[in-house]
Amino acid sequence: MNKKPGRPRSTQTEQAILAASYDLLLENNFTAITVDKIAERAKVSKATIYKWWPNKAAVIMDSFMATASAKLPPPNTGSAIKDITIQATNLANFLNTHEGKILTALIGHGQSDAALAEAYLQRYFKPRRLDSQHILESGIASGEFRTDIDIELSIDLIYAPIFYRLLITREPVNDLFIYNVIQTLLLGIKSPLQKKEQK
Amino acid sequence: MNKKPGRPRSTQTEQAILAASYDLLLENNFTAITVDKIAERAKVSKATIYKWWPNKAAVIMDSFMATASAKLPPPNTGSAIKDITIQATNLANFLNTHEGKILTALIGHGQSDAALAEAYLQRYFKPRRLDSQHILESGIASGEFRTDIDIELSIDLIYAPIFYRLLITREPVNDLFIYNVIQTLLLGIKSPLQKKEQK
Amino acid sequence: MNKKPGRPRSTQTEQAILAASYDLLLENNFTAITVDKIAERAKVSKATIYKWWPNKAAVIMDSFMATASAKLPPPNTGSAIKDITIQATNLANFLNTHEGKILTALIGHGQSDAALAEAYLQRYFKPRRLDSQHILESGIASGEFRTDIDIELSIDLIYAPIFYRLLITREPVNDLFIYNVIQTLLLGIKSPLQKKEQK
Amino acid sequence: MNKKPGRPRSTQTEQAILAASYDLLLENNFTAITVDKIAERAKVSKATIYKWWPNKAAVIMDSFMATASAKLPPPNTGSAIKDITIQATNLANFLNTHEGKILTALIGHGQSDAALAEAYLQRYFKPRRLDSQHILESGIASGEFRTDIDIELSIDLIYAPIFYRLLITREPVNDLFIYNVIQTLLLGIKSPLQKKEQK
DNA sequence: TTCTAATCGAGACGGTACGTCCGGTCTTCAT
DNA sequence: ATGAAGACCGGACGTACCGTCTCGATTAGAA
Repeated sequence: MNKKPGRPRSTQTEQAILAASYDLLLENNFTAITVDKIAERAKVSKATIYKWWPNKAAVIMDSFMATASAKLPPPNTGSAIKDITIQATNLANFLNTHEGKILTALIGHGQSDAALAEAYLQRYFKPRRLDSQHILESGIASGEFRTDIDIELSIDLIYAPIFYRLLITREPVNDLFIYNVIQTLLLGIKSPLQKKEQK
Repeated sequence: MNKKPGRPRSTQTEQAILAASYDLLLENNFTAITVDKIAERAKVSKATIYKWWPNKAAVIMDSFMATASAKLPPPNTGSAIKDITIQATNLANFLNTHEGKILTALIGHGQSDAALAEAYLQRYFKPRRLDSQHILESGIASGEFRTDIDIELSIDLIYAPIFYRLLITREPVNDLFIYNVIQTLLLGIKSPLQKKEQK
Repeated sequence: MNKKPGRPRSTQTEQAILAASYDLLLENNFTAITVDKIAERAKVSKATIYKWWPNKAAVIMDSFMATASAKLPPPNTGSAIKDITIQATNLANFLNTHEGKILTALIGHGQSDAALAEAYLQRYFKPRRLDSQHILESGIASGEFRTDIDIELSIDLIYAPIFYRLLITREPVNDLFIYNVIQTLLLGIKSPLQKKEQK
Repeated sequence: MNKKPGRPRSTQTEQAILAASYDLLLENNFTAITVDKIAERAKVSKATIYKWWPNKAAVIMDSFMATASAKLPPPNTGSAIKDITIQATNLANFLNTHEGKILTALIGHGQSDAALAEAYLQRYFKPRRLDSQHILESGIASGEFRTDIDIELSIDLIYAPIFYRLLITREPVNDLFIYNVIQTLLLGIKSPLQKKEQK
């Protein structure tokens, strides 16, 4: 009933734009992509792109999300420790692919584009953190984790090292690294003797 | 005696360029800085800038390093736990200043400029990680930390959450956060009961 | 009906560019003109200029042609000798103006820019030579000139001295000079006695 | 006695500069030559070049003159007509070589560099015009030419068409063309009937 | 069926920074 | 004093790309 008059938006066009952006994303790095190239490859007018997205980063963001999103179903082995290890490993494996490079490029641009930063935070990180939160909660319930842990903080501690390596030290992030991170985090680094003394 | 022939490079000119870049860095954000503006403010020819630096990012990088570097003397309280906490807090405080924003912008650009990434890694992060390494080593020697910990990994675990918040979740990084990170890391998140079972 | 798609080229913009170039041409010499100045004065983007002209010389060329062209209507006194004298005098007078200086500058640049040289040849010289050709043809028909003369060559002989003086000896080119050139050319320089002997 | 103190100017250096310029002149066109290239090839400092010549054009001018000058000894067949034809043909042949292109390039630059224009006028054209003047004078004396001709003007009429073709129409200048120019000039283009009427 | 209003393709345009180039000057040390 | 080496200034060049704009053509639902 409240259908708008005039020619409706073509979903085909929208898909073509997202697909073209994604193709270019796989071939080139972020800055090498130009809106003209996207338009040309999608056989679409540049004006059409700017009609629906505010700027280049937003298009690329969307194209990344449309494809990279909804990839990893949350694991459920019965063990929270195993589950969180699997989830972190899945993430690491993903980030090691070309698509992972895209995410780091996106994060990079997010440092000088607040809207972009907000976008990937809400659309990419928030959902995944929610999964992790559920895992940690069940781990507390099952007695695998201490009851007094800060869940948000724990999630930070698990995932931060992965991104730290990707974004800053650029050292490899493999399964062993993930395993070590989690093991260290589980046991703590404090000497057992000291722990008793402290209490 | 092996003096090079020809007019020597003017240190004054070099300093003027770095100083001008840094001034602009404090006033504007990264992308708002132009090489022409640097040249104008430094009263220097743009050609001279491009003679010594390959591109804009490199100049800004250098100007940041020349000023921001060698700031925080490594603490030495006698307690490794206190020392590492102080160092992490110092870093966090620095990152909360305008100069800290510059570093995150630099890291952002590093995602699409490998030379830049390598530069801040070698010139900024490596020296600071070395300080942390010494602290952790002394903590092992003094019995504060477990003897079997992986030092590099531990450093990652301490600093990664700070940058994770800055670069991705953009949540505040304050003294309490640092304290919580370190405390959690010291004790571990595993339930004490489970720990025994595991052995 | 076969209208091209897309936004049509703005004639207003084109005119503004040509007008601005021409203004600058009148005020400055060729090399003092910069594309940035043209863009600024025409209130036009530099990119637009480079979209339609390959380089600075081409813009200036066009601006000169658009204004300086189609100036001198071919004379028609009934006498071919008078006509050709008038045409040559008109040209000389034109070349003595500021606009004439522009043409010599253009010719100068044409020596190291073939495209430019071809442009002023086709657009400036060819049409004027055609006028002269008609005059000489009517002079042959009327019995004023010998019937066996080479028209192209004759045109060269009439106009060449004007440009020779302008471009090389830089001696003044006035009405008397034109008159003398044509008179000498009409009568020849050979001694009448010799002419008979030759036959 | 009036020997200056200090290190004397090296003639070897001067020659190297001129030779290097000339080499470059043969390989590239005028604008493609840079002072840096001359300095590099001559194994000479750029400052040394600017110590002895005011600008790039002057160096190239000199290098052209040092080599191209003093080439054509004035002919002396006994016939002034033959002599002037030979001289004009020699010139034309020269101008058709690569070195001729250099002269036209030089003339081109002379349009926006008065010092350069004056230089080639004095050093190149004046001496050659003097030769021509002597030929024409002897032709008058011998009765080959009319006694009332203007010698300067006649020289213009002979040589102008050659340069007109080179600089403007860029049509070939060969022996036949020279022959036709001179023949036409000797006999005049006026109809013989008209000539009588005029008297 | 025609009207109306939004969408779309094509491509011109403004703005702005980039990095390059080159002429000409200046500075240092060596000859 | 002359020269080599080479740093430096000034300033134009031509390119690139973002985001906006102006056309005409298209495509629906509404009248």
